[in-house]
Amino acid sequence: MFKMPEEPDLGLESTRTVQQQIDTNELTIPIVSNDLLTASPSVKTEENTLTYTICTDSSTEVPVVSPSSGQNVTESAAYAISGKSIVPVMNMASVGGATVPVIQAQGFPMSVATSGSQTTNQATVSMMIQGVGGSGPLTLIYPALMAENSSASSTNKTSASTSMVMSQADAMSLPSGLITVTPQTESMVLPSGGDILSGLMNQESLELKHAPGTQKEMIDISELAAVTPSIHNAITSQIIMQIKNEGVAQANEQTEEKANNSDGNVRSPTTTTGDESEEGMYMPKLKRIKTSTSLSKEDKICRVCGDRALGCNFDAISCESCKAFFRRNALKDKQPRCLFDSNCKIDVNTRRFCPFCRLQKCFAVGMKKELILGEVEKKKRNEKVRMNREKRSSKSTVISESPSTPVIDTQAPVVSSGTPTSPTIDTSPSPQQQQPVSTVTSHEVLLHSLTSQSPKQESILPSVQSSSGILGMGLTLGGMSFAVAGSSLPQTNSLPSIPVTAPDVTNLLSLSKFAQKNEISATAQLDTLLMRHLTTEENNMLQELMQVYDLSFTVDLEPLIHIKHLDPSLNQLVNQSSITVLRLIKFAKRLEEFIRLTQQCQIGILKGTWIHILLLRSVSLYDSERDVWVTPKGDIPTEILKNATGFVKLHDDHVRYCKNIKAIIRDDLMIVVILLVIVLFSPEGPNVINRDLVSNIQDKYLILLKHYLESKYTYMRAAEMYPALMSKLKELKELAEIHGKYLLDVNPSEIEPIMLEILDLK
DNA sequence: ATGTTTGCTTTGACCTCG
DNA sequence: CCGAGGTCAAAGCAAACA
Ligand SMILES: [Zn+2]
Ligand SMILES: [Zn+2]
Repeated sequence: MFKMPEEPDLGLESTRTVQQQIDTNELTIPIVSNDLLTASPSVKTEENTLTYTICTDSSTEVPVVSPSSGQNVTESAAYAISGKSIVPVMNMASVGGATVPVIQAQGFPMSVATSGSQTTNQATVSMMIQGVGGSGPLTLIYPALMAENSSASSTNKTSASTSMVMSQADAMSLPSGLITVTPQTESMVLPSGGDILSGLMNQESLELKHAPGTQKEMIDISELAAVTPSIHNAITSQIIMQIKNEGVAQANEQTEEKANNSDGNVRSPTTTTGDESEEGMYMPKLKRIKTSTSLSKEDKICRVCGDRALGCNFDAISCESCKAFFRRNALKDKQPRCLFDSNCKIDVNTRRFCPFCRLQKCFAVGMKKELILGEVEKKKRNEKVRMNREKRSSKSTVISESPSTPVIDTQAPVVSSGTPTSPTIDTSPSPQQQQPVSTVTSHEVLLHSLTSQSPKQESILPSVQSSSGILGMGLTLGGMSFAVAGSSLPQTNSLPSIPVTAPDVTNLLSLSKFAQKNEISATAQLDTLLMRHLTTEENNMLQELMQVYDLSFTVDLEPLIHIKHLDPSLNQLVNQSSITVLRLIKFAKRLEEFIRLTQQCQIGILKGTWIHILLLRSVSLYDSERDVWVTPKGDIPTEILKNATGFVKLHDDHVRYCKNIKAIIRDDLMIVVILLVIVLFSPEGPNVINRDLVSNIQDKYLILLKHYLESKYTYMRAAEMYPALMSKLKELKELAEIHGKYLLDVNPSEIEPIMLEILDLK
């Protein structure tokens, strides 16, 4: 089990080392870094085995202990652990208490940056190591930790109540030094080992980010970038071959999908518990180990992290922790970005390490933030609870207090759940000054919103349902959705989150990037041939775009402020759109390229494209299967909306457009977002000053779109999709023009200032 | 320069409620 | 039961301390 490394060390050259020779059989992973960390783990591959070799300089001790059982290394080395807790696979290094990112390229060359201030002798690096036959987490502890230290800290309470708290101190007692872990391939394909395999294609690109406070230099990325793809491909294909040879089934999380509902058909009827224990094997659980207590129910599995789930939370099967996590974070405006490629693997062990990706995954599996109660509801609820409690306590203390007294509710009569709500303002956080949109009077609203920096901006936006599409959606959705929903729609809510699972059936290759990367299947190899690999930069751009979009357009539950319910006049609709326009501005302002434009130019492109953008965005709200607009408050059949607004033809055209485009993009929101940006940077608008510049930016996104399509849908499909989308953009122009014509009829006196501004009315 | 303490934030197992 | 929200001690971090 423990072997001394065949190759001594390389450690000392703590410089910007870069991968030397690319040999699939002997890969070295240099960990380059500052003074503190100097270790060079390497992955060595042999037939059917994966060997992890950690090379360090003389002073470094690297305890890598038995994986699975915590004893037998060969059994599942992929789960390298430190101490007795299996340190999660993650791309984070903890140095002296400070967490720093581990820069890595495709899981190979990597370096660790330590934060400048925190220099200590204590560093733990956990990483994913990949090689032929599998991949797995590996943790380096450098140098040896002080036993007293950690034990002391963990002593206080934990230990007593929990079954096991193995601090790293324990690692000390284990043999340290250079150790080679040699797992057997087959162990890696066991169902329980799905994780290993799934981690394979994981780290795709490298990212360079200076750790906060770090002034150390990093490796030269360009060099790495050049090297890694080949390594990756080579390894990948070998892995695939091996998998095939072994006749392995791809055991993955995907499996669970089917498993959960059907029943525990799985292979473990016998071992309900055994199952658990096996899992526990790589469940670090530094904390309370109780987790999987009872065997009870057909354990549902958290779609986010794979932990045991009790039921549905926010519309997705999820565990308690993910539920709490989602509740606490989904509505936050800001979430620290992912330090890597925004595709961190999220499982029960790693879920804590990247909140961004965790949240992303929450959404990906269908959790809906709309289901989080709003401030108002919460308050009401708390109030009730409090009163009930009081009552109860008094009852108990005073004993008898006679009968019930149900009478609590003070509250208003109809608090219907839907709460379309209305009036009120709400609440919301803080006492901010509720600045209704309308109060802003200056003409320069537009300008103002472009300039203002204050976060207040946010509060100005009456959070509306995201719906507000273009001119209400094409002059419709926005206001209407509200009105209609408010009235009495069947509230088709709750449809099973089909979207999440369905798409795959149609197109194997259209798996989400997420799934794609975490899944090893026979098609994986094919994919690498047929699909483009996005560069890190591209990945980052996409990620950022999506985030910006989320931040800007997504909605909260708060009620619309001033919209009279029925009778959607044109003016009403236009006003409704103002909210979305404000969001659009918010969105644009978060785009670096946009901000760099002159203000005049900014206003120019906004004025020229806002209708297009609102229209285009509405595509994401359209559900072609059911022909409804999906809004947080429920679905609205397009027919209803159409008739309600009276703009029949207009609406029909719009719906048709959405339907068509949806046929191309399916549920890929990313495409919509890229298109939005492309449209935003349209150089042909009337008031655009620097057309060349704008055009260049647009080109950049056009390319990004193409690459994105190629990376996600194969070159072949991209070749069809891209042109199709381009033609849709052309149609969009026409559609927007028609909508624009209607706008000429608005009565300026009743229009929100922002809209007057953007419509060039006064 | 290091090991300790202290204080604040996040997690997550449990619990209350309707 | 389910599934919202709330609770609170443990775990993590980072800065203040010694
Ligand atoms: Zn979970
Ligand atoms: Zn991440």
